[in-house]
Amino acid sequence: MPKKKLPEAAHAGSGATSYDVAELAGVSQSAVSRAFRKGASIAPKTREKIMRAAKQLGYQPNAFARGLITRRTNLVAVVISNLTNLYYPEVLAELTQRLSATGHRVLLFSLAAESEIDEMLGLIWPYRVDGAIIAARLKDEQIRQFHDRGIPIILYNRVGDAEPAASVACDSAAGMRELVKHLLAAGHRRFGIIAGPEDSYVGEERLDSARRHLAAAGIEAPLHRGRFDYRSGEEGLRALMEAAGGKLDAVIATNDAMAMGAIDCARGTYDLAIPEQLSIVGFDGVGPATWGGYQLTTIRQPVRRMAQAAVDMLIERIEQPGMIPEQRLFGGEFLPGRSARLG
Amino acid sequence: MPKKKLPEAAHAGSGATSYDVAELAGVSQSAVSRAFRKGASIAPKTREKIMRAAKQLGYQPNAFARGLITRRTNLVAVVISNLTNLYYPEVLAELTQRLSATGHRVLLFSLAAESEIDEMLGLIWPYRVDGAIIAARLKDEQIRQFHDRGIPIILYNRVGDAEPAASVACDSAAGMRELVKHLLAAGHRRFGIIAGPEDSYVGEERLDSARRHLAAAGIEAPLHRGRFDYRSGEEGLRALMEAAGGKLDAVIATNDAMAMGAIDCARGTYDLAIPEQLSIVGFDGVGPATWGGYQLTTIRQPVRRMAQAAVDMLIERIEQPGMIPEQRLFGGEFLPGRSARLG
DNA sequence: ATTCATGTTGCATCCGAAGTCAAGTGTGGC
DNA sequence: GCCACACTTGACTTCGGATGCAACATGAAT
Repeated sequence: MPKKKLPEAAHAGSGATSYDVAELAGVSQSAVSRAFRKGASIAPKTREKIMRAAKQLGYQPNAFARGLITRRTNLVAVVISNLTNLYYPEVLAELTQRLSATGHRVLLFSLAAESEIDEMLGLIWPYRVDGAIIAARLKDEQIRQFHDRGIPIILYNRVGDAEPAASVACDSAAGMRELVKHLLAAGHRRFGIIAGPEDSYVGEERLDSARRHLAAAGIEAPLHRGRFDYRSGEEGLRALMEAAGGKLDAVIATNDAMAMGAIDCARGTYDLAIPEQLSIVGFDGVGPATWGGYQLTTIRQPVRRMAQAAVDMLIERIEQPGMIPEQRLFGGEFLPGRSARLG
Repeated sequence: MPKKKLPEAAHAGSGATSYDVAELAGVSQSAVSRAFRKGASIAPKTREKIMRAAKQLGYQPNAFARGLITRRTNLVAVVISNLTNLYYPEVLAELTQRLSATGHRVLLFSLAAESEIDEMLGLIWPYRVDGAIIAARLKDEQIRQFHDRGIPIILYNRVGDAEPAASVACDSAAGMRELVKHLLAAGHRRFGIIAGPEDSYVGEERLDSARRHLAAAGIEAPLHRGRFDYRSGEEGLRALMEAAGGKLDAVIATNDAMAMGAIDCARGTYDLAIPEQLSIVGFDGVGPATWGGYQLTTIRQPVRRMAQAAVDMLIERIEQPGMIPEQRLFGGEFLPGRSARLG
């Protein structure tokens, strides 16, 4: 029984331990521990007495001591590659809400560059997280590391290449097909595409789908590579206009931020009326997409449902290890908006 | 020496402990511990041998065991009230970058409502965070709780009422004075104000400053209370237009999101040319504020410098407890933009 | 060769809560 | 009044790494 420091009774605060509470309540440390574990064998009266003492001392069980022995930390690592992107804050907000509601804490990691992932994993391991939700590109080798350590993960809008991993994603191909279908039906023929960097999984899926469905109609579209941000949308539109000699019917951007950049550039630099003279579509359905100035024609990802699913799947796998990796694909919602002339 | 399970050598992964590494390297557990503590008394050759064994087993020191004994968790709680706000993701991104760079992990808490703070504090205490950065409104009582537990905190764009607390903030009053000064100098006389909820500290500072400087010019402006989001900016403009019978020269919104909503509403609903027929200013300097469609006249908060300062101050206080609370005030940068007619 | 300082190493202990187990309490049935 | 049984309780050990301390090694100084 360590008791070097006087109890300094009633001084709520700093370092109250279960021993301090036990002493004040006149019980053993074990009793205090049991009082805080729901369903433990303890008399209601004793628990009450202990809780009173605990409140008086401002005692809260030390999660580190608890985690050490129970091997459950209640920590979930959330890895997000690019927080300044408009899309991820919405995801993060949902995830933290859902995780908090189920008694988990969020250990947040964000990356300045995808190459930092290995470093970052080294920062995760010591904390023995119960699980991880990852919205960044993981190599098979990295997925395997989680697997070897017995840490369940959910990939968010990503999938494992060869290594199987549970994932939640929005059906990019289907969404893009829908967009292209509408654009073709409305008579657009001269297309331009603004895509993201090649290392983005969903980005390439959207791009592939767009090209495939355009090709099916005998159309080939010039491509500009951007960075998924607003500025590269502006640059993209400029590049496409030059490449096409100004003869464009529609521009497909593989996310909303670039679409919005393209819209502003089309209006500001080329004085084009959107959608009368040029249709522009995006993908994601972020908040600003519905703003009056844009009213983007886009596919809205069901972020809430996706986040909910990610959390549910993760918790299942934490409670019951060894579940088979499962890919859950969500359909996006077509938002007609007003940035594209529709059939 | 616990050794129930065979070393299962070379199987990198799950539960390697310092004892496993010690055995493989042929040294004591203490040696392993020392190998991982920089500056510890250990021979370079021994360390190298240990590191090789550690790598082979995929060993990483258990942060929970370490935190238990050292009383340093390397965790920093970051509390953000409203993640879907455009401003906070930028702050969060900066904070996580800076904190990671200094060897700290971010334990993220976000609130759906300010009233949840008490609950949330109960979730923080068990993790014995080394410090906290808080962008939410704390009551004096809550600040005192951190203080009692010896956890340094930095308030971000907030200040303690009576209880002193270290803080980092952007000078709202000065920024707003600048905006009003420019608007007055350009001849605007009929003003409207769109403010946030009354429970926002910086919001009220901006509002007070605006009113005070307008009053000094003999001007009183109608007020609409919004929620700091885009939609309430639209609502605000509509309300002000009705209240003023359409006779407005300038609208001051106390943040950018509302200003952008107001701009789109002015253009879309009232067909007004911005800034020729109506000037609209915001506050914050978020990313979208500089987008072509808005080019907001606003005050840009030096987010990077503020985040850097918050992290620096926090770490100082972690390393050296008992420092005097210090308020650091940053000046914003006036962005002329094109949403206001300037003198 | 002896002494001493400096540098390394292992042993034992500690951090704080949780769980095992055996002892203790109380109740009801007989 | 005695016994069986369910319920409570406390002593002790455990989780995994850090650290004070004493033991030991090495080389330099004498």
